Amino acid sequence: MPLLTRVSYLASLPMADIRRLAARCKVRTLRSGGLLFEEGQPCHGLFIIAEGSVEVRQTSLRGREQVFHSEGPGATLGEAPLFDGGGYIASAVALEPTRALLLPRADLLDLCRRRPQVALSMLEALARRLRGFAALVSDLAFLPVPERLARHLEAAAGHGPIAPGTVIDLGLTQTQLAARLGTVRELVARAFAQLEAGGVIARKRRRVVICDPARLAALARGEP
Amino acid sequence: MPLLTRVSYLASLPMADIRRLAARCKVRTLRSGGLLFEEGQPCHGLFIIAEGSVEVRQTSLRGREQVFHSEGPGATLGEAPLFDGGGYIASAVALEPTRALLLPRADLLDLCRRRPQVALSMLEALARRLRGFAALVSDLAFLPVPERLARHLEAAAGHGPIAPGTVIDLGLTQTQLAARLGTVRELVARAFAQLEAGGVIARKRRRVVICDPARLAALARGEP
DNA sequence: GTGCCGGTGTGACTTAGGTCATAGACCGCG
DNA sequence: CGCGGTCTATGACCTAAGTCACACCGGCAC
Repeated sequence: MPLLTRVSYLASLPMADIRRLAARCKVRTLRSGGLLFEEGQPCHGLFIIAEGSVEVRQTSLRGREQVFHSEGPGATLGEAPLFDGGGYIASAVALEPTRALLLPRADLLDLCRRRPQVALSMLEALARRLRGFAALVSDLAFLPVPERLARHLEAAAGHGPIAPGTVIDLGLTQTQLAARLGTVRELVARAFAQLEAGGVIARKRRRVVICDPARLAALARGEP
Repeated sequence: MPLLTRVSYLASLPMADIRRLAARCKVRTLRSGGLLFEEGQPCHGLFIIAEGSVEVRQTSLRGREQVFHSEGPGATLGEAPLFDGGGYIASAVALEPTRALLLPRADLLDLCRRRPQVALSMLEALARRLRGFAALVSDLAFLPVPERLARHLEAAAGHGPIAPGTVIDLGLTQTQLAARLGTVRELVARAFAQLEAGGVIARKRRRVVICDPARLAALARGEP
């Protein structure tokens, strides 16, 4: 089962180890909208996404949702409770039909002890996750909604510089997008309309064309 | 130098190792307001606070500040860039005269390789940090300012249940508090006034008396 | 086709958040 | 004790964010 080699922390392991680990995994299959785990539940291992994609999010008492991050094949979920022993920080729901592996906690901790390189790779993964959260905090604290959308579009278009005319398909409804940006559907619709009116983008349904990458970048930085 | 034994990841090490590490540390001394490191700078090691306290924060282009966390003696700063090799996520400034040690990156990574227990403890520390960030995100996304203040007061009063009449001294100006709550000074003042008017707290300057812990807890949960 | 239904676009309105300005309280210091 | 600076309190105002209501546009099923 070569799926585990796609996981960044395990890539360095010899094949024999990978196979042994794979044999220890349990499989979970979810339909779209299914719950992989829920905020507060105890954590029994590391989830690894095999197919599909998953959104990690919290819901407020008032019913608003905030997405913390979302992950696709090869990515892992729920590392934090694995190491600090607490419950899950948020809930994970499938965005499409999804298959995930659960690598038991004891096996993973044991692996970290026996293979320091794995522990270091996990430290790197947690560090990146932390960066993601920090970026989310500063978006929420500093940027008005239209600029958050601009950042999201930039990120979705890939990292390097963006060619004018680049087309991106977010594959998300405006409601889902709103939960990522920390706002509500209507404001996303208005922010899109505003970007379009300014000639920064054009769009048809969920396909967005970047017309003016420079202005988009300026907005994403929070300038004018 | 027994300071290093106060650091949770190192507590498990034999004294000889601790001493060797201590010998490798550099010392930095800061006056109040001094800068320990700045967002984006490359990271050369792990900072350990010996005395004083430090606030880790970002500043927006519009000049607003958001505090990510703050740390006192025995705590460490800047773990993320240590492991993912990027620059610092935010800037760290001293809130009072502060002395910090810098344990060089190479020594720490080496230690993680040789002592898996250290790596696991660091994973735990990063996991906790992640929880802190997640809590900050949900505060910013879900709670109005007065409720964020209520949460902060609860946290400052310690974790267990709070006795009516408990006095807490935040030791922060309203401006500093505002930067933690992700808002501005005036709103903090108004939120205080509101809590006081509702009989939840009483106060005199920076000393706050919790009069009605139950209502405070309800507010902190975002209820009425 | 007809009719539903999830997703989208917009206008009108309310409210929380933020800005600006000003006055008063407190603190340390000469 | 009085003075200057920092911190706090509060009113008047402005703007972004959020709510509500409703119209419309595509797909898809029957």
